[in-house]
Amino acid sequence: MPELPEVEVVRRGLDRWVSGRTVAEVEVCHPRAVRRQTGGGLDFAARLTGRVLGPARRRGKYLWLPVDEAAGDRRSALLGHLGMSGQLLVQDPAVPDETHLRIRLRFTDGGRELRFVDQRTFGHLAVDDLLFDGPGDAQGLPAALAHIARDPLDPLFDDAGFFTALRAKRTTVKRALLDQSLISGVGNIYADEALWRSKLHYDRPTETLTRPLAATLLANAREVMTAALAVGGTSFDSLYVNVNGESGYFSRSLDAYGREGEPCYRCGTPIRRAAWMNRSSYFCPRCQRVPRQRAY
DNA sequence: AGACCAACCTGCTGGC
DNA sequence: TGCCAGCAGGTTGGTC
Repeated sequence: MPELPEVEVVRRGLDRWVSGRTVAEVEVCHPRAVRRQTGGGLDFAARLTGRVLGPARRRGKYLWLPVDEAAGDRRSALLGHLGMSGQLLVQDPAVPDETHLRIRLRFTDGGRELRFVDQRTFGHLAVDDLLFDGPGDAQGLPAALAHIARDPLDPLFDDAGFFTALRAKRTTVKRALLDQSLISGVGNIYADEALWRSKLHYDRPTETLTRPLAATLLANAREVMTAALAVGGTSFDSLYVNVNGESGYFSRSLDAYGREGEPCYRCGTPIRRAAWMNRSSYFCPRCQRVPRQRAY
């Protein structure tokens, strides 16, 4: 469940069903799922067993739950990224194991267990050190996330700083939107949606973006992700689900992504799909034109 | 230093 | 029916 709205849906589920519970047992079924853990699966399990998981937090597409926060231990957190196909499910222990079950956490209360299920294993879990900015920082940030920018739904996101960095980048606008060190949480779907709403071509050089255009783009990214979050995120199939295995409804509200050959909702021109960086870009060839000042 | 993209995986779909 | 190419919501390490 890849992009910000889908990850936020999962964060809320973890906060409701997992936070406050004590880990009884950790089972790592596939070593690739803990490949970022220095010390491997044994270390991962040792750093969680017997510990209490705190409130679920998120930055961009990353999730984490502080470990033993209530007990005054402010040093580590269970960190997760869902990659392309990862799921975090809160599942009754009686439910048979999923085909791609990678990690299982059992709890001391004997209730529903937490399962990390990931078909392609691009996602991962790890226990990471929490870094604190100073006495005023009550929450901290996992060390591995030092290079991840705040996401646009974060109240502390720096709009002015984003505009400046965007203009300074020697790149094109969709690359910039997907650059998690510039702005996090935006992926291929919401990048295409924000660009469509802004009438911007994905290959437009960032240096040609005026401040009002950049502001419009940012506002549209916020709007489309907020709207998606309100209906549980985007899901085309059962691969992208919340902690209870349920899909969101935003796929029916997409204006560009996945609509190749279908009419643009603004002008009726068929939406086009272009191969782009080993993936796809969906856009309206009439509403979203490459500006003339550069040949592409 | 900064930009780029191949590689990491599994499964599904559509064309031949 | 079978096979194979192409595609999928992301990130990174290595290269230039």
